[in-house]
Amino acid sequence: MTAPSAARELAHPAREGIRLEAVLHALSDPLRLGLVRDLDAAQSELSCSHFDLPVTKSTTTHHFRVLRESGVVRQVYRGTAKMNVLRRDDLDALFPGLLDSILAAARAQEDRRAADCRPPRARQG
Amino acid sequence: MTAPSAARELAHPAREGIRLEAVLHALSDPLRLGLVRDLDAAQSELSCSHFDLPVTKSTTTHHFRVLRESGVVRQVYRGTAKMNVLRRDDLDALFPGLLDSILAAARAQEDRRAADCRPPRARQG
DNA sequence: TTCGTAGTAAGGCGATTGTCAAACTTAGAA
DNA sequence: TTCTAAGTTTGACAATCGCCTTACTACGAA
Repeated sequence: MTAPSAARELAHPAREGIRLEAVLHALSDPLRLGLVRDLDAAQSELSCSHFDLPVTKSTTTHHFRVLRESGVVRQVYRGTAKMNVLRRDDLDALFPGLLDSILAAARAQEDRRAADCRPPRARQG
Repeated sequence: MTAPSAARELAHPAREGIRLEAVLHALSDPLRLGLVRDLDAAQSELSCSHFDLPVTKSTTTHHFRVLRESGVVRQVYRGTAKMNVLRRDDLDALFPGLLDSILAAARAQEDRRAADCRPPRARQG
């Protein structure tokens, strides 16, 4: 007899409440940066359980909360799942180009890492 | 009788050793982000003592070391002073557009903050 | 109603962070 | 040589972080 799903609202900062320092801090953790990369690539909302992370469920909850409270993602409950989307519109409005250049930087770094571990004959295959 | 100033070399990561996560972490501190903004605006090297910071000398040393060890600034001794420059070339080569978009974001945030505290009649002056 | 899956909350643990005070070093000026 | 300004080092402190375990809640399916 509770209001339908009103009990499971999640607190998000308003667009104007999003702080650059908090965003940079949220993205400075490798695991969280990976989540954001995946969310960006997916172009759709993903549940927390979609990700196969090397940490426990409660640590996963912690990381998603950091992303939500810093304004990087928006989270909503959908049945028993909690769905996550990048707050691209808000971030682009506040900090034009920031998210894209960070994601591009992450890709560039990943590409260099892959190139360094290139197998001996890879160049000629 | 030591080699002239060889004793005061500072360790810096090579360009390839600069990690995105470390850069984002370094810039996620408001005081350090401010230092980087000033260094960018100055377009020249600045000594540590040039900055008027609300912390002690040893805390200042700490913050500049974080910036140096993450690859954001390059530091050299010049007499008794320690000069700082942004490693713009290295950062731009590794992460094109990243530094500029972070600096632009910092400026945008600052501008909004200033606009929010705008005095009553400012619009019409 | 019972059960399983998704996620939360509380608490603890070791490492890191931002800060300081105090004592020290280094280089240039008097 | 002495003094001073700039920066370092050490050690401390409280706060935060990333992580875990254990116990819990919320929802949907059987």
